[in-house]
Amino acid sequence: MKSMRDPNRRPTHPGAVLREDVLPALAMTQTEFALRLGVSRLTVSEILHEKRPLTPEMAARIAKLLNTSADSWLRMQAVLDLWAIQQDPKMLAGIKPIKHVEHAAG
Amino acid sequence: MKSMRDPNRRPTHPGAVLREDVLPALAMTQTEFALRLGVSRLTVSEILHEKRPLTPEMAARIAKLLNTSADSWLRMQAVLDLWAIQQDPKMLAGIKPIKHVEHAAG
DNA sequence: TTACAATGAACTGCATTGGATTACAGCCTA
DNA sequence: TAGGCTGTAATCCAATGCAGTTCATTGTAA
Repeated sequence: MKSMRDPNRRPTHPGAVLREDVLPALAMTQTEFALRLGVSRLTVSEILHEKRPLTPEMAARIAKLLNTSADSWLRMQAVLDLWAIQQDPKMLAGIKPIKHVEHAAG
Repeated sequence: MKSMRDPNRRPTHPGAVLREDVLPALAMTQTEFALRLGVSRLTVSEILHEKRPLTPEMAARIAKLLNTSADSWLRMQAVLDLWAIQQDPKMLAGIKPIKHVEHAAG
């Protein structure tokens, strides 16, 4: 069956896509990638190693450089952010869902 | 025709939805909303007044309280973030798009 | 082998930011 | 009038995203 990934697995970090797919396909070094993006080499390196989130600004930079949708990059990060929050049981404990919400976005 | 909004218009802040739709529908005060979310009254107030972004954590809190999708709240904020970046012409200037990118997450 | 480019890692410094507290003033409404 | 709700401002704090630098390692080409 399709899409049978472990539902509790850590979602893919956008940096992984850059590291494994994009940069190899471009045959471009991290250093040059950083130069073209107008950010420091450190910034690129840490994103590729998934030590930093991909911020909206970085998503916009990457999108412009690669002619891709900033939204698709940002969405990957958002999924990861939400996953991270769900991993902390204490975080949302103490919030009791309200019964029957009339409509309300979602 | 449908969907003819000004394409350059500032996207809706998620706080606006809370302010105009959700809280009125719940007939709930900001103070009580803050209490139920486990955050300070100031945090709620500033989000409602669109002075703060709706963070992933807040999206998760709201989603749990209201039985809605955290993703839908977060997406509103993401759209706004990207729009804000596009408003600054200096930001992405200096990034020259690369020709013909083979595939690469678009 | 040597020389150099690319990389990973650590440290520093800095500006921003999300949030909590506290305080105060202006409303409404019971 | 008193009390609850709200807007706003002032601090304070911890976290964070990024730049700059340095150093050790690795890979590769001369």
